[in-house]
Amino acid sequence: MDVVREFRNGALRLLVLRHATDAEVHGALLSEWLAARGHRVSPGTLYPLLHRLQDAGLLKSRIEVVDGRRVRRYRTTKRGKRALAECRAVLAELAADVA
Amino acid sequence: MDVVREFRNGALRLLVLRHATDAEVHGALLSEWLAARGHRVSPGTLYPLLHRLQDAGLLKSRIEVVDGRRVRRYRTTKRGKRALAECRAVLAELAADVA
DNA sequence: TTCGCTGATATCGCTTCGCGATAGCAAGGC
DNA sequence: GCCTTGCTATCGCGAAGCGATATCAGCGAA
Repeated sequence: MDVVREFRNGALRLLVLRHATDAEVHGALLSEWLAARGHRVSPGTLYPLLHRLQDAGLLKSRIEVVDGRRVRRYRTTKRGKRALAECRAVLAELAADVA
Repeated sequence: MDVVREFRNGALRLLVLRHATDAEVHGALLSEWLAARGHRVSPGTLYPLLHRLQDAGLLKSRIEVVDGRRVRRYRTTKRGKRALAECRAVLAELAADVA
């Protein structure tokens, strides 16, 4: 029961959607980006999350070949942006409530 | 995969710790308080959560009798307050990152 | 006093999620 | 061919979510 970790985990969805709105991200870079913000996340958490977000229609992806290596690039969909907006609202309320 | 719900869920811990810092809360009232803030949570989620938070030493509880009914009142421990402070810091970073 | 009623708490059962470890996979260098 | 390297995917087990259901203690009414 690591409360901070679990809170971070919920926030992960938000950060992924946020980041994939501006750029076409791929898993490994995303992992570094998150780690730089203090969110260390294992591949066993990140990839299933990406798949679930895609299944839910919040992300879309395509395979791209970069330097011969195949990477799966994700981008936030319109639906994903709506979810993000909703999360931002919840975040604002939350900040007010725990202040 | 309801992203908003899952984000709320992580936030739940924070709100519980926050609320139990100011007052000695009990499950049912807490449930109403959360619902009023848009966090509808079933007893099957809330009670196990309270137990886990107590097991982790973030909450302490005692049975009290009110109008003949026994209620379990929770209060945030010192350790719980530290966890809360840490979560607040994460929350602030998060707000900055998704802005 | 026995029978529900009510509000509070607890638990069950199934599903989903987290996540470390491990495997797969394609291109380049040897 | 066969390592190595860098991404991506999966496995397996433990933990958590949560609707439904059970338990529990006083209360009032018949």
